[in-house]
Amino acid sequence: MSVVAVAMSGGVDSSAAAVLLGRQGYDLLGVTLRLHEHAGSEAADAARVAAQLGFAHHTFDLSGEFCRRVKDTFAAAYWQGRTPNPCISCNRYIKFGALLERALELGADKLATGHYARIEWDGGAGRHLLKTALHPEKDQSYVLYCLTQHQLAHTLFPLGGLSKEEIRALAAQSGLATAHKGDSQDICFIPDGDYAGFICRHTGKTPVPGDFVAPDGRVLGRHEGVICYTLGQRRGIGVSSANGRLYVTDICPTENKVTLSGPEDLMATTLEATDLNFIPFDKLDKPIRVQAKTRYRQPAQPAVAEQIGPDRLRVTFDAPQRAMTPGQAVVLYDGDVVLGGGTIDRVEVRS
RNA sequence: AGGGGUGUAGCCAAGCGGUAAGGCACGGGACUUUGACUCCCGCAUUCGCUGGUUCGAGUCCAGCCAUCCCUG
Repeated sequence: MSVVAVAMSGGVDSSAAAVLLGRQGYDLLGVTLRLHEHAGSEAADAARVAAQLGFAHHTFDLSGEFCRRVKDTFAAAYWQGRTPNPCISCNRYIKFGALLERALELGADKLATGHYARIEWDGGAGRHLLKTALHPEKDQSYVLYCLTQHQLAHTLFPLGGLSKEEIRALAAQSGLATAHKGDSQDICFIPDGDYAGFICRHTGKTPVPGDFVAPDGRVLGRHEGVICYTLGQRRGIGVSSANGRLYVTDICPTENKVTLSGPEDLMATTLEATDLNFIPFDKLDKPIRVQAKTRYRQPAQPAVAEQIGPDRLRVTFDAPQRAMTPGQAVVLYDGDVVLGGGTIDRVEVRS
Protein backbone atom coordinates (compact mmCIF):
# COMPACT_ATOMS: atom_id res chain seq x y z
CA MET A 1 0.00 0.00 0.00
CA SER A 2 1.33 3.38 -0.85
CA VAL A 3 2.29 5.98 1.72
CA VAL A 4 0.52 9.32 1.64
CA ALA A 5 1.78 12.40 3.37
CA VAL A 6 -1.13 14.53 4.51
CA ALA A 7 -0.49 18.26 4.60
CA MET A 8 -2.18 19.26 7.82
CA SER A 9 -2.88 22.89 8.56
CA GLY A 10 -4.61 22.19 11.83
CA GLY A 11 -7.96 23.06 10.26
CA VAL A 12 -11.08 21.05 9.59
CA ASP A 13 -10.43 20.35 5.95
CA SER A 14 -7.01 18.80 6.18
CA SER A 15 -8.05 16.83 9.26
CA ALA A 16 -11.01 15.42 7.38
CA ALA A 17 -8.75 14.59 4.46
CA ALA A 18 -6.63 12.49 6.82
CA VAL A 19 -9.69 10.65 8.08
CA LEU A 20 -10.85 9.85 4.56
CA LEU A 21 -7.47 8.62 3.44
CA GLY A 22 -7.14 6.47 6.55
CA ARG A 23 -10.47 4.85 5.73
CA GLN A 24 -9.27 4.18 2.24
CA GLY A 25 -6.43 2.17 3.69
CA TYR A 26 -3.45 4.38 2.97
CA ASP A 27 -0.46 4.46 5.24
CA LEU A 28 -0.44 8.02 6.46
CA LEU A 29 2.13 10.48 7.51
CA GLY A 30 1.25 13.93 8.78
CA VAL A 31 3.24 16.93 7.64
CA THR A 32 2.77 20.49 8.80
CA LEU A 33 4.49 23.62 7.66
CA ARG A 34 5.89 26.36 9.74
CA LEU A 35 5.86 29.34 7.42
CA HIS A 36 5.75 32.47 9.51
CA GLU A 37 5.67 33.82 13.01
CA HIS A 38 1.86 33.74 13.22
CA ALA A 39 1.78 29.96 13.40
CA GLY A 40 -0.32 29.89 16.54
CA SER A 41 -1.59 26.50 17.61
CA GLU A 42 -1.81 25.09 14.12
CA ALA A 43 1.11 22.67 14.35
CA ALA A 44 -0.06 21.49 17.75
CA ASP A 45 -3.60 20.95 16.48
CA ALA A 46 -2.28 19.03 13.53
CA ALA A 47 -0.08 16.88 15.76
CA ARG A 48 -3.05 16.16 18.00
CA VAL A 49 -5.20 15.03 15.10
CA ALA A 50 -2.37 12.84 13.82
CA ALA A 51 -2.03 11.27 17.25
CA GLN A 52 -5.81 10.78 17.43
CA LEU A 53 -5.77 9.02 14.10
CA GLY A 54 -2.63 7.12 14.95
CA PHE A 55 0.07 8.16 12.52
CA ALA A 56 3.38 9.95 12.69
CA HIS A 57 3.59 13.69 12.26
CA HIS A 58 6.42 15.92 11.10
CA THR A 59 6.76 19.66 11.12
CA PHE A 60 8.90 21.45 8.55
CA ASP A 61 10.13 24.96 8.93
CA LEU A 62 9.98 26.40 5.44
CA SER A 63 9.79 29.98 6.60
CA GLY A 64 12.92 30.97 4.69
CA GLU A 65 11.56 29.59 1.45
CA PHE A 66 8.15 31.08 2.19
CA CYS A 67 9.64 34.49 2.85
CA ARG A 68 11.51 34.50 -0.42
CA ARG A 69 8.88 32.98 -2.68
CA VAL A 70 5.70 34.34 -1.18
CA LYS A 71 6.19 37.33 1.10
CA ASP A 72 8.88 39.02 -0.98
CA THR A 73 6.94 38.75 -4.21
CA PHE A 74 3.72 39.75 -2.46
CA ALA A 75 5.24 42.96 -1.15
CA ALA A 76 7.10 43.72 -4.37
CA ALA A 77 3.91 43.43 -6.40
CA TYR A 78 2.13 45.97 -4.22
CA TRP A 79 4.95 48.48 -4.71
CA GLN A 80 4.38 48.06 -8.42
CA GLY A 81 0.72 48.95 -8.03
CA ARG A 82 -0.38 45.35 -8.49
CA THR A 83 -2.56 43.13 -6.37
CA PRO A 84 -0.93 39.74 -5.94
CA ASN A 85 -2.51 36.48 -4.85
CA PRO A 86 -0.04 34.93 -2.40
CA CYS A 87 -1.98 31.67 -2.14
CA ILE A 88 -1.05 30.85 -5.70
CA SER A 89 2.69 31.29 -5.27
CA CYS A 90 2.48 29.45 -1.97
CA ASN A 91 0.84 26.48 -3.66
CA ARG A 92 3.26 26.55 -6.53
CA TYR A 93 6.49 26.85 -4.61
CA ILE A 94 5.79 25.86 -1.04
CA LYS A 95 2.98 23.35 -0.63
CA PHE A 96 3.39 21.59 -3.95
CA GLY A 97 7.04 22.57 -4.23
CA ALA A 98 9.26 22.36 -1.21
CA LEU A 99 6.78 20.46 0.94
CA LEU A 100 6.05 17.89 -1.75
CA GLU A 101 9.77 17.26 -2.15
CA ARG A 102 10.15 16.81 1.60
CA ALA A 103 7.28 14.36 1.62
CA LEU A 104 8.80 12.35 -1.19
CA GLU A 105 12.11 12.32 0.64
CA LEU A 106 10.32 10.92 3.67
CA GLY A 107 9.24 7.99 1.54
CA ALA A 108 5.74 9.10 0.69
CA ASP A 109 4.42 8.44 -2.78
CA LYS A 110 1.95 11.24 -2.69
CA LEU A 111 1.05 14.40 -0.86
CA ALA A 112 -2.58 14.99 0.06
CA THR A 113 -4.10 18.36 0.93
CA GLY A 114 -7.51 19.62 1.96
CA HIS A 115 -8.06 21.61 -1.23
CA TYR A 116 -11.41 21.36 -2.95
CA ALA A 117 -10.50 20.21 -6.46
CA ARG A 118 -10.12 16.95 -8.32
CA ILE A 119 -7.29 15.25 -10.17
CA GLU A 120 -7.98 12.72 -12.89
CA TRP A 121 -5.76 10.67 -15.12
CA ASP A 122 -6.44 11.07 -18.82
CA GLY A 123 -5.15 7.85 -20.30
CA GLY A 124 -5.66 8.98 -23.85
CA ALA A 125 -3.53 12.06 -23.50
CA GLY A 126 -1.24 10.51 -20.95
CA ARG A 127 -1.71 13.46 -18.65
CA HIS A 128 -3.10 14.28 -15.28
CA LEU A 129 -6.03 16.64 -15.35
CA LEU A 130 -7.06 19.17 -12.73
CA LYS A 131 -10.79 19.60 -12.38
CA THR A 132 -13.05 21.80 -10.31
CA ALA A 133 -14.51 20.56 -7.06
CA LEU A 134 -17.80 18.75 -7.46
CA HIS A 135 -19.49 21.41 -5.35
CA PRO A 136 -18.70 24.71 -7.06
CA GLU A 137 -19.27 26.89 -4.00
CA LYS A 138 -16.10 25.53 -2.42
CA ASP A 139 -14.04 25.10 -5.56
CA GLN A 140 -10.39 26.06 -5.12
CA SER A 141 -9.07 25.10 -8.54
CA TYR A 142 -8.38 28.78 -9.22
CA VAL A 143 -5.43 28.79 -6.84
CA LEU A 144 -4.11 25.50 -8.22
CA TYR A 145 -3.88 26.25 -11.94
CA CYS A 146 -0.11 26.43 -11.78
CA LEU A 147 0.40 22.77 -10.82
CA THR A 148 2.65 20.80 -13.15
CA GLN A 149 2.28 17.23 -14.32
CA HIS A 150 4.93 16.17 -11.82
CA GLN A 151 3.08 17.87 -8.99
CA LEU A 152 -0.31 16.51 -10.03
CA ALA A 153 1.13 13.01 -10.35
CA HIS A 154 2.09 13.08 -6.70
CA THR A 155 -0.94 14.86 -5.29
CA LEU A 156 -4.27 13.74 -3.86
CA PHE A 157 -7.27 15.95 -3.14
CA PRO A 158 -9.52 13.68 -1.06
CA LEU A 159 -12.13 16.40 -0.54
CA GLY A 160 -12.73 17.25 -4.18
CA GLY A 161 -15.96 15.32 -4.41
CA LEU A 162 -17.43 16.34 -1.08
CA SER A 163 -19.34 19.32 0.24
CA LYS A 164 -18.34 21.41 3.20
CA GLU A 165 -21.29 19.99 5.13
CA GLU A 166 -20.13 16.45 4.50
CA ILE A 167 -16.66 17.40 5.65
CA ARG A 168 -17.90 18.95 8.86
CA ALA A 169 -20.10 15.96 9.56
CA LEU A 170 -17.16 13.68 8.92
CA ALA A 171 -14.91 15.64 11.23
CA ALA A 172 -17.56 15.78 13.94
CA GLN A 173 -18.34 12.08 13.86
CA SER A 174 -14.64 11.33 14.00
CA GLY A 175 -14.42 13.31 17.21
CA LEU A 176 -11.58 15.41 15.84
CA ALA A 177 -10.32 18.25 17.95
CA THR A 178 -10.50 20.57 14.97
CA ALA A 179 -14.07 19.79 13.94
CA HIS A 180 -15.50 23.11 14.96
CA LYS A 181 -12.80 25.49 13.85
CA GLY A 182 -13.93 28.14 11.42
CA ASP A 183 -12.79 28.34 7.87
CA SER A 184 -9.46 29.97 7.45
CA GLN A 185 -9.52 33.07 5.37
CA ASP A 186 -7.57 36.20 4.69
CA ILE A 187 -3.89 36.02 4.13
CA CYS A 188 -2.28 33.68 6.62
CA PHE A 189 0.84 35.72 7.24
CA ILE A 190 -1.09 38.96 7.86
CA PRO A 191 -3.64 37.87 10.46
CA ASP A 192 -4.51 41.43 11.49
CA GLY A 193 -5.38 42.35 7.91
CA ASP A 194 -3.01 45.31 7.89
CA TYR A 195 -1.45 44.72 4.49
CA ALA A 196 0.18 48.08 4.20
CA GLY A 197 1.74 47.67 7.62
CA PHE A 198 3.10 44.28 6.68
CA ILE A 199 4.47 45.51 3.37
CA CYS A 200 6.27 48.38 5.09
CA ARG A 201 7.76 46.21 7.80
CA HIS A 202 8.76 43.55 5.34
CA THR A 203 10.42 45.85 2.83
CA GLY A 204 11.59 48.59 5.15
CA LYS A 205 9.98 51.13 2.85
CA THR A 206 7.45 53.78 3.74
CA PRO A 207 4.43 54.59 1.62
CA VAL A 208 4.54 58.04 0.03
CA PRO A 209 1.28 59.98 0.04
CA GLY A 210 0.22 61.43 -3.28
CA ASP A 211 -2.73 62.72 -5.24
CA PHE A 212 -6.01 61.09 -6.03
CA VAL A 213 -6.79 62.33 -9.52
CA ALA A 214 -9.73 62.23 -11.91
CA PRO A 215 -9.17 60.83 -15.41
CA ASP A 216 -8.77 64.42 -16.64
CA GLY A 217 -5.99 65.05 -14.14
CA ARG A 218 -8.01 67.08 -11.68
CA VAL A 219 -6.80 66.51 -8.12
CA LEU A 220 -9.54 64.97 -5.98
CA GLY A 221 -7.70 64.39 -2.74
CA ARG A 222 -4.68 62.75 -1.15
CA HIS A 223 -3.92 59.06 -1.04
CA GLU A 224 -1.77 57.32 1.53
CA GLY A 225 0.53 55.53 -0.87
CA VAL A 226 -0.02 53.24 -3.83
CA ILE A 227 0.38 50.07 -1.78
CA CYS A 228 -2.81 50.88 0.11
CA TYR A 229 -5.11 50.38 -2.88
CA THR A 230 -6.31 47.79 -5.31
CA LEU A 231 -8.03 48.25 -8.67
CA GLY A 232 -11.79 48.46 -8.31
CA GLN A 233 -11.65 49.47 -4.66
CA ARG A 234 -14.33 51.85 -3.45
CA ARG A 235 -14.26 51.98 0.33
CA GLY A 236 -11.53 53.64 2.28
CA ILE A 237 -10.93 56.31 -0.32
CA GLY A 238 -12.51 59.15 1.64
CA VAL A 239 -13.40 61.13 -1.47
CA SER A 240 -17.05 61.93 -2.09
CA SER A 241 -18.57 62.66 -5.44
CA ALA A 242 -21.84 64.24 -6.49
CA ASN A 243 -22.11 61.77 -9.38
CA GLY A 244 -22.13 58.52 -7.45
CA ARG A 245 -19.51 56.13 -6.25
CA LEU A 246 -15.87 56.47 -7.12
CA TYR A 247 -13.55 53.54 -7.63
CA VAL A 248 -9.82 53.13 -7.99
CA THR A 249 -9.50 52.81 -11.76
CA ASP A 250 -5.76 53.18 -12.17
CA ILE A 251 -2.67 52.98 -9.99
CA CYS A 252 0.49 54.61 -11.30
CA PRO A 253 3.50 53.97 -9.04
CA THR A 254 5.93 55.96 -11.18
CA GLU A 255 3.88 59.14 -10.84
CA ASN A 256 2.59 58.13 -7.43
CA LYS A 257 -0.94 58.79 -8.59
CA VAL A 258 -4.16 56.92 -7.97
CA THR A 259 -6.97 57.59 -10.44
CA LEU A 260 -10.57 57.65 -9.25
CA SER A 261 -13.59 57.46 -11.51
CA GLY A 262 -16.90 55.77 -12.19
CA PRO A 263 -17.44 52.01 -12.49
CA GLU A 264 -17.63 52.16 -16.29
CA ASP A 265 -13.89 52.83 -16.38
CA LEU A 266 -13.23 49.44 -14.79
CA MET A 267 -14.69 47.49 -17.66
CA ALA A 268 -12.35 45.84 -20.12
CA THR A 269 -12.53 42.87 -22.46
CA THR A 270 -8.91 41.94 -23.08
CA LEU A 271 -5.99 41.06 -20.86
CA GLU A 272 -2.50 39.68 -21.26
CA ALA A 273 -0.93 37.25 -18.85
CA THR A 274 2.50 35.80 -18.19
CA ASP A 275 3.83 33.07 -15.93
CA LEU A 276 1.81 30.60 -17.92
CA ASN A 277 1.03 27.05 -16.99
CA PHE A 278 -1.14 24.65 -18.94
CA ILE A 279 -2.29 21.30 -17.68
CA PRO A 280 -3.85 19.15 -20.44
CA PHE A 281 -1.20 20.36 -22.92
CA ASP A 282 2.11 22.21 -22.92
CA LYS A 283 1.06 25.21 -24.91
CA LEU A 284 -1.83 26.64 -26.86
CA ASP A 285 -1.36 25.93 -30.55
CA LYS A 286 -4.27 28.04 -31.65
CA PRO A 287 -6.93 30.27 -30.16
CA ILE A 288 -9.53 28.36 -28.21
CA ARG A 289 -12.84 29.08 -26.63
CA VAL A 290 -12.70 28.86 -22.85
CA GLN A 291 -14.40 30.03 -19.73
CA ALA A 292 -12.07 32.21 -17.73
CA LYS A 293 -11.93 33.55 -14.22
CA THR A 294 -10.03 36.69 -13.33
CA ARG A 295 -10.81 36.54 -9.63
CA TYR A 296 -11.19 33.76 -7.15
CA ARG A 297 -14.82 34.32 -6.28
CA GLN A 298 -16.25 34.98 -9.69
CA PRO A 299 -18.06 32.70 -12.11
CA ALA A 300 -16.03 31.75 -15.17
CA GLN A 301 -16.89 33.87 -18.19
CA PRO A 302 -16.81 32.96 -21.88
CA ALA A 303 -13.69 34.12 -23.68
CA VAL A 304 -11.15 33.28 -26.34
CA ALA A 305 -7.61 32.48 -25.23
CA GLU A 306 -4.62 32.77 -27.52
CA GLN A 307 -0.96 32.25 -26.80
CA ILE A 308 0.94 35.16 -28.34
CA GLY A 309 4.44 34.38 -27.12
CA PRO A 310 6.51 31.76 -25.31
CA ASP A 311 5.17 33.07 -22.01
CA ARG A 312 2.42 35.37 -23.06
CA LEU A 313 -1.31 34.76 -23.26
CA ARG A 314 -4.09 36.97 -24.50
CA VAL A 315 -7.61 36.45 -23.26
CA THR A 316 -10.49 38.26 -24.91
CA PHE A 317 -13.83 38.04 -23.18
CA ASP A 318 -17.14 37.98 -24.99
CA ALA A 319 -18.40 40.69 -22.64
CA PRO A 320 -16.47 43.36 -20.73
CA GLN A 321 -15.24 42.26 -17.30
CA ARG A 322 -14.99 44.39 -14.21
CA ALA A 323 -11.67 45.34 -12.63
CA MET A 324 -9.36 42.76 -14.13
CA THR A 325 -6.31 43.42 -12.02
CA PRO A 326 -2.61 42.96 -12.76
CA GLY A 327 -1.16 40.54 -10.26
CA GLN A 328 -4.27 38.43 -9.99
CA ALA A 329 -4.53 35.19 -11.91
CA VAL A 330 -6.53 34.44 -15.01
CA VAL A 331 -7.55 30.78 -15.01
CA LEU A 332 -8.95 29.03 -18.06
CA TYR A 333 -11.57 26.31 -17.91
CA ASP A 334 -13.22 23.95 -20.33
CA GLY A 335 -16.25 23.02 -18.31
CA ASP A 336 -14.91 21.43 -15.15
CA VAL A 337 -11.42 20.93 -16.56
CA VAL A 338 -8.74 23.46 -15.65
CA LEU A 339 -6.81 24.24 -18.80
CA GLY A 340 -4.27 26.46 -17.07
CA GLY A 341 -3.72 30.14 -16.58
CA GLY A 342 -1.28 32.86 -15.79
CA THR A 343 -0.70 36.09 -13.95
CA ILE A 344 -2.51 39.10 -15.38
CA ASP A 345 0.17 41.49 -16.60
CA ARG A 346 -1.76 44.16 -18.40
CA VAL A 347 -5.34 44.96 -19.20
CA GLU A 348 -6.46 46.78 -22.30
CA VAL A 349 -8.82 49.45 -21.14
CA ARG A 350 -10.89 50.37 -24.10
CA SER A 351 -12.87 53.56 -24.14
C1' A B 1 -19.12 101.08 -0.65
C1' G B 2 -23.52 99.81 -4.06
C1' G B 3 -26.36 95.75 -6.87
C1' G B 4 -27.41 90.53 -7.24
C1' G B 5 -26.89 85.25 -5.60
C1' U B 6 -26.18 81.59 -1.83
C1' G B 7 -26.12 79.70 3.29
C1' U B 8 -29.89 72.29 5.20
C1' A B 9 -24.96 66.33 8.16
C1' G B 10 -17.80 65.72 6.40
C1' C B 11 -19.30 66.75 0.69
C1' C B 12 -23.33 67.38 -3.04
C1' A B 13 -28.44 68.20 -2.48
C1' A B 14 -34.25 67.91 -2.12
C1' G B 15 -37.58 70.84 0.44
C1' C B 16 -41.86 76.38 -1.52
C1' G B 17 -46.24 76.85 6.18
C1' G B 18 -47.66 70.97 8.71
C1' U B 19 -43.55 68.30 11.88
C1' A B 20 -35.75 67.24 7.80
C1' A B 21 -35.76 63.05 0.68
C1' G B 22 -31.69 61.11 -1.80
C1' G B 23 -26.59 60.41 -3.32
C1' C B 24 -21.44 60.43 -1.84
C1' A B 25 -18.17 59.90 2.32
C1' C B 26 -18.01 57.50 7.04
C1' G B 27 -19.14 53.39 10.90
C1' G B 28 -20.95 48.25 11.78
C1' G B 29 -22.27 43.38 9.67
C1' A B 30 -22.52 39.29 5.86
C1' C B 31 -19.25 37.59 1.98
C1' U B 32 -13.90 37.38 0.88
C1' U B 33 -6.65 35.76 -1.75
C1' U B 34 -7.85 41.71 -2.44
C1' G B 35 -8.16 47.61 3.53
C1' A B 36 -11.80 44.74 -3.31
C1' C B 37 -16.61 44.41 -5.43
C1' U B 38 -21.69 43.47 -3.85
C1' C B 39 -25.49 43.25 -0.27
C1' C B 40 -27.70 44.51 4.74
C1' C B 41 -27.88 47.97 8.97
C1' G B 42 -26.63 52.76 10.99
C1' C B 43 -25.66 57.94 10.26
C1' A B 44 -29.13 66.11 11.14
C1' U B 45 -34.55 66.48 17.78
C1' U B 46 -32.38 69.92 13.43
C1' C B 47 -31.94 73.58 8.68
C1' G B 48 -25.75 80.51 9.31
C1' C B 49 -27.33 83.59 13.86
C1' U B 50 -31.07 86.54 16.57
C1' G B 51 -35.75 88.13 16.97
C1' G B 52 -40.87 88.30 14.84
C1' U B 53 -45.69 86.48 12.38
C1' U B 54 -48.47 81.73 13.01
C1' C B 55 -52.03 76.52 16.40
C1' G B 56 -47.58 75.20 13.67
C1' A B 57 -41.50 77.98 10.21
C1' G B 58 -35.93 74.99 7.01
C1' U B 59 -40.04 77.10 4.53
C1' C B 60 -43.05 84.02 5.62
C1' C B 61 -40.91 88.94 7.79
C1' A B 62 -36.75 91.98 10.01
C1' G B 63 -31.84 92.64 11.51
C1' C B 64 -27.07 90.64 11.74
C1' C B 65 -23.09 87.27 10.09
C1' A B 66 -20.59 84.40 6.23
C1' U B 67 -19.54 83.48 1.24
C1' C B 68 -19.74 84.12 -4.23
C1' C B 69 -20.43 87.26 -8.66
C1' C B 70 -20.84 92.15 -10.80
C1' U B 71 -19.95 97.60 -10.35
C1' G B 72 -17.12 101.88 -8.20
